[in-house]
Parts: sequence; structure tokens; C-alpha cells
Amino acid sequence: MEVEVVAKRLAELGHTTRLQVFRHLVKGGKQGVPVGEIQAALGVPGSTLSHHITRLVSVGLVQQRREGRTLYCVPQYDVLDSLLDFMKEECRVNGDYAPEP
Amino acid sequence: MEVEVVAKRLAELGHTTRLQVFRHLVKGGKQGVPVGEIQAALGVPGSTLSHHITRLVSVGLVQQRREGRTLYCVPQYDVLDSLLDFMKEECRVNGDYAPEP
DNA sequence: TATTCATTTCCACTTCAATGGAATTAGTGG
DNA sequence: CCACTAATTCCATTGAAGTGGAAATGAATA
Repeated sequence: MEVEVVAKRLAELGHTTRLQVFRHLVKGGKQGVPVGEIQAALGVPGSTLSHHITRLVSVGLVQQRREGRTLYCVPQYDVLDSLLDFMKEECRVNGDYAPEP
Repeated sequence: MEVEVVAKRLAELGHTTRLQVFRHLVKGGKQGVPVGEIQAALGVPGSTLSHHITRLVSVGLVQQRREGRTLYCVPQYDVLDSLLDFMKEECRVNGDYAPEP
């Protein structure tokens, strides 16, 4: 994964509302959570929420599936996974891996 | 760790230049890397770089240690660690942990 | 103490994110 | 077809991020 993509994804998660949305989705599971339910849970105005979800979708962290008139938001576990993997590998956590002084 | 703090840290890492700075620091190891060296490595103007570093410091991802007239930037491995842990735990990666449809 | 070096602060500018009310589209049922 | 619901797009506004040249600071050295 290129640095730009990683940065974009981190940036999208780097916003309180969007991070809460994503957490809510993850808790909701693979079948997804309707936009309206997120709205009710977080108490964010519809248009604002829609913008945030659009951004999460734009970087691949969320996908949407329509069922009748409700739109389900589905968290992309694998994308978050690879994002965290990148951070673990590229930024070699835990000092043990880093050269000693 | 509260959501706001996590979001802030993610946001700071969510910028190409800052992410590159951090990666560079991590590779540099615990003793830290001088600002000037980062500047040379990434080819970013001094003032711009200084702004970015200030932000990384402001969220605790980097600390600075002065030695004579050179400022060493030291990546805070434990902070990144706890950040990634939060994402792993709170956002229960890998679908296995999420309720089935 | 004047000079050079490393880095920051100052300042100005431009762009973009965030926000949310109002209008609009899309889907369903009477 | 009309009313209703779910969600988005439109639009305007506000504030903040990003950028970098020029001046200032802090520290070593001659």
C-alpha cells in the first residue's frame, strides 16, 4: 500500500465523528448498519453524517448496500486490517525492532 | 484512551508528509533524528517541516531532545503502540469478532 | 562579541474540511 | 399517482490546515 493511500485512510479515521461511525459499524457486524440507525445512535444531522460516510466510502473503509429504501453501511474489516498491518510493519512498533542508540 | 485523542493522533498521521516524517523517525531508532536530517531526507522546506513536527509533538507521537544546536526528534513507540492497540480492540478487526449476520 | 549554524516563529495566502438547513432523488405502499 | 420514508445533493458559511519566504532565536565557535 502506498503512503498516500495510508495517509488518506488515517486522515478519514482521524475525525471524532467518523471514528465513532466506524466503531459503530464494526460493532454492528458484517451485515452492516442502516444510515438512519447510525444517525439515531450518534445524533448527527443527516446531511453532515452523509458527508462523513461518503468520505469513509471514498477511501474504501466502508461499503454500502441498498435494501429497499434503507442503505446499509458495511465496514471493510480487511481494509482496516491492512492499514494496521502497514503501520505495524512500516513503522515497526515497539522499539525492539528499531536500531539501538 | 478517549476517542478524541485517538482521532487527533490518527489525523496527525493522516498526512503524507507527517507520515513520512514519522516513518523516518521510527527507522532512525530511539536516539532520534535531527530535524535537519529529516529535512534533507524528505526535501521539505524548513518552516513547513517545523510546523508538521510541532503537530506530531502536540499529540505525543514525537518528543524532542536538544543536544547543542541540533534538535533530535524521537518517535514515541509506546504511543503508536497504544494507538494501534485501541484500533485493534475497539474496532475489533478481522470480522471474526463481529456478530454474524 | 561577531559569525555561523540549526531551527523556529512570524506573517500572509490559498485551499479545503466541516457543518447543517433546504431542496431533491429513490424506493414503497396505499 | 400521491404520500411517506430514507438518504443524498445542493448551497452557503465558517474556520482551520497547509505552505513557505523572511526575520528572529538559541547555541557553538573563532
